Amino acid sequence: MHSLSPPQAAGIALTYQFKSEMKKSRKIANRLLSMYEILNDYFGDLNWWPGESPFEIAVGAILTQNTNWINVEKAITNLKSANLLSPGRLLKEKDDTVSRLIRPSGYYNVKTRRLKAFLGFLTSEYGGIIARMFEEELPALREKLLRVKGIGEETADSILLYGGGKPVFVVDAYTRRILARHGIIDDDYSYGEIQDLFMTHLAPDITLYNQYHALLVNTGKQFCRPEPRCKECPLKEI
DNA sequence: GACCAGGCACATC
DNA sequence: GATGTGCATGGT
Repeated sequence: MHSLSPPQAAGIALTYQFKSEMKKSRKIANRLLSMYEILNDYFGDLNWWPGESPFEIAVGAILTQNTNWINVEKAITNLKSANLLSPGRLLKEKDDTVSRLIRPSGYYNVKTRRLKAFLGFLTSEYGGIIARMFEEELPALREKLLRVKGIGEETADSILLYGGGKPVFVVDAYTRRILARHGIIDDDYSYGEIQDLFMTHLAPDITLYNQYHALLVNTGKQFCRPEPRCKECPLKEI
């Protein structure tokens, strides 16, 4: 048996490393898919986002920041009752009035500023017509949304996926917690790293992304709580 | 009454 | 660039 030259040895080492990476990647893909199947069987179709129009979804995405959805619904109902669920009218309304109406969703002063910032952007860039905003290509629009004060990654992605039907995976606190508890990610993974995990291992399918995020939120609410209820959780076996 | 909820920007080190 | 802090209501 003859010995290998250093380049040959390095080549073999790289091949092993590559194969090992591929194996790891397939394992993650399989885990993400089996999680999806289990949760999908358990919860069924969830038909997210609970909003009647792309504009209402965008407003909801801002109002739900760090806030229970029940409270957001109250705020949206108030805006509807005041006939303000329209970009033009909401932008023109006094801050005090908007704050009063969205009060149930918490952080109402901050969120009024954030809503107005988004509305200003929507108006100046797209004449206040949200359908026109969604005509933009995904990466460019995401960048623009992220430049609006008050719109971070999760809010931008929620607007893009649920409002615009764009293929982006939405990562939230529940996603992070569930994946961390199942050892799929470490605690220090960034938003982008977690999003990449889903987007490189799953097909870029809007329906899949929509349903998967909704499933994770439901799982988080019911089982993967700060005080976990693993015994009852459909994911307990994996 | 404490804890939690479908984040984000900003100050400080 | 990591870490801490303010923003606030309503449900459990």
